[in-house]
This record gives sequence, C-alpha cells and structure tokens, in this order.
Amino acid sequence: MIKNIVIVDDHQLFLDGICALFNKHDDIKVLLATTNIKDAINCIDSENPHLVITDISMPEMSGIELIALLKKKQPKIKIMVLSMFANIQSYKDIDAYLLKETNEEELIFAINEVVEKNRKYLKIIEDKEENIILRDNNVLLTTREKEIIRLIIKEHNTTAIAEKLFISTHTVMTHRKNIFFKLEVTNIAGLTKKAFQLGII
Amino acid sequence: MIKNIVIVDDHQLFLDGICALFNKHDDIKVLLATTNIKDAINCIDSENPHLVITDISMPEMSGIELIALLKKKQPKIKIMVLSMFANIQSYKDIDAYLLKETNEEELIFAINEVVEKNRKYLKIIEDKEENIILRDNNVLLTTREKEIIRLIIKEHNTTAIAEKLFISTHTVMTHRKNIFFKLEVTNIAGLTKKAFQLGII
DNA sequence: TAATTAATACCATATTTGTGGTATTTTAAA
DNA sequence: TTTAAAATACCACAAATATGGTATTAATTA
Repeated sequence: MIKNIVIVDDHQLFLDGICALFNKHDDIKVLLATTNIKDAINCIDSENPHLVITDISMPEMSGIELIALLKKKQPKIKIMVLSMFANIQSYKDIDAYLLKETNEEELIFAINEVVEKNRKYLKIIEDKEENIILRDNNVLLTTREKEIIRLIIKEHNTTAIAEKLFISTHTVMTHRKNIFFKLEVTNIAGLTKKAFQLGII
Repeated sequence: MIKNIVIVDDHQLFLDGICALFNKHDDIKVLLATTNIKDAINCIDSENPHLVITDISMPEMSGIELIALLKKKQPKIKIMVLSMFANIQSYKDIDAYLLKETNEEELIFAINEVVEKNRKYLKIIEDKEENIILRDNNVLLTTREKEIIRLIIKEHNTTAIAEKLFISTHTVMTHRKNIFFKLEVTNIAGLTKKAFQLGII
C-alpha cells in the first residue's frame, strides 16, 4: 500500500531532510512538504492524503488549530505530530505523536501503525517531576489572550501591556488569570515555557 | 574538494534527514552524525574533519561550550551552527550560523563559503523590537547559576529554591541578580526565553 | 602565593505578581 | 433572537520579585 503524505513544518531543512529520508521508501509518497499552512490545507483538500505530518509549534497558526481544522473537514485523515516537546495539551485528534528525537525506524513503524493498521502511536513521556499531565481538554486561547501572552513574554509588565493595548491594568490582570488557568501554570516561568511548547511565540 | 563533516544535534531525525540530504552531494562526506557529544568529540579528535555542524541548544552540554572546546583544541576547524533561534550571545568561534528554517541550497552554499573560501556566513536577524543585539562577550553561567535557573524555570520561587539547595533566600536572590545581569534580562519571562535559546533547559 | 572567581549571606524597599472574588458590555454562535 | 463566550473593569491584599547595595568564605587559576 502506498501512503500519501503531506508534511507541514516551519523548518525547511527538516522538510528537505524528511523528504530525502522518505525517498528511500517506495511505499511512501510525499505529496507536499511545505512551510506554508495555506498551501498545505489546499493540497489536503484536493489530494486527500492518508496522513498529515505536522508540528505543534508553528508561527502562523498553532498546530492544534490546524489539526482541529483538518479533522473537522476530513475526519478520516490521520494526523501525526512530530514535535520537539514531550507534552501535549490535547491528543484528541492526534493519531501519532513522536518527538523529533525519533529515528527513521520508529517513524516508519509509526506511519504503518497509523495508516495501515489503523492504530494509534502516541509516544508521550509523562514527566512526574514537572507534573506534565495529558488532558483531553482543548487549550484554546482567545486572540486577546494570545496578544497578551506575547507581550508578557516580551518582558512587558502589566502596566506596560495595559498602556499598549489601551485597556485597564485590571483587564490585563484578568486575562492573565484566565491564561494561567487555561495553561495550568502558576507564574511567568511556566507561562513562557508553555508558550514555547505550544508555539504561541 | 571533498569536505569531511561531523554533525552533532540532539534530534536523531534531523540527523537522518540531513545525512540523506548530504548523500546527494558527492563533495560532502559525513564522517559522523550523532546525538552523543562525547562520540562527536572523539571523532573530531581522531578524524580531524573540515567542518562541525551543531546546534546551540542541546541538553548534555551547551553548544557554546562545545564550540569553545573544539576551537581550543583545533583552532582551524570550522564551526557551523544550525539553530532554531535567530540570536546568539557569542559568535566569536562560529564560522557559519544558519536557522533551521534554511533550505538545502543555502546550506550547501554556506558550507562552501566556510570550508572552501574561508569566509564567514552568519545569518542573524537583528530583531529591533525585541532589542536582540549580538555581543562578543561569552555568556558563561556558573554551575550553581545553571542549577538555579533550572529551578526557576520549573516554577520554583525563591524560598522553594533556597530550601531545596539548603542555602539562604538571600543567596538565591544574589544568584538571580547575577543571572539576570549576565543574560541581560529584567524578569523571569526574559530569563525563561534566554534559557530556552541557550539550551540551558 | 597572589589574584580572581564562585558561592555564600545579609539589608532595605518600591514595584509587581498572583489569587481571591464580582460584574458589565460587546461580540459571536446556536 | 436568545445564549454563550470574549473582552472589559474594578477591588483587596499577601506574597514574591527586582534593584540597589555590602561583604565574607571557599575554590581555583595565573
């Protein structure tokens, strides 16, 4: 069985590499490997691939949003996430989850598991010390919250953010509280980490 | 001219990909592509490659430390950094600096520039908004400082860190101050970002 | 051995954060 | 159009951070 794959990742070199790698496998056909999410969505719509490989952290659109969108359009499509990080907030729509530390063998194995055998392959390390727990609740921040999170990470404090957005400091604090609750963090260190992992920044 | 290259990166898949990519180029010979820094150092010592490709952020040893070590041992060796981030603290020992968003063409071009033409190829985006400025001063944190930075990023507060390390909160605050000064940040958001970028965490 | 760096400790204080609420208006979706 | 979600604003207060010092004791290196 030939598996048709679309790859979306923000690193061109990663795309080049993974294409070169898949080239060696006759049963895998890369329909498109791109950094452009819109191109990817168009291709997925028209070509109907078996599998989409993507990352969670991407600048334009969060991987989570992309996945939700794709699964909504084509529920049968398989999604593989190749991420830098070992924790995800929502694995609802994800069929395979691998770290970028993975190797060729595991990658090919996971593709077969997901596409041919209709199984899931989720490689997630539950880090007890950091208390990273998987949850099935979608962490979807509002646009305003993302705006604020970006400013926090740019080392702006509450008053600076309030001035920049022409809103009250109280409002900023409220958003902050909501963000903290949604991302399950208790301070800015945790927030910054999560933002990195989710590709918000 | 055949260029002998050693690649060190913490992502196996990246290594696989880049090897597959270099395979197409007859003038490039990958002596070793590994996630293990010690193996890399051994190979570099014995094989004397033209170029070492590495990342700044790696778990075991910081890329900066690795580069400093290599250049000390073999001053003639060329160093290419392939990083996720567009800012570096020290470019003293680095001959080429590319983002992982780069493509095959640029990568090959940069290798030729550095190895054959003895030039530098530093692709650094100076982000004015974030005020990222290149500096030639080595940012080298002490082991204690690194210990503390890791705890801060794990969302520990000053008292918790003091208790964990059996030292006074004052001491923790002093380390904190020194870290902030060295990394040129003003709060934990900046600290966390820098730690990510430098691969401390 | 002299000099330097690393690690430690302490003080003071203004500013900022984090946490606990409540509540209104605007926007978007069902 | 009714309902729900998003964005807004306000209050209070303890806890923690950031910033400005000074200073002593290892440990390491020139």
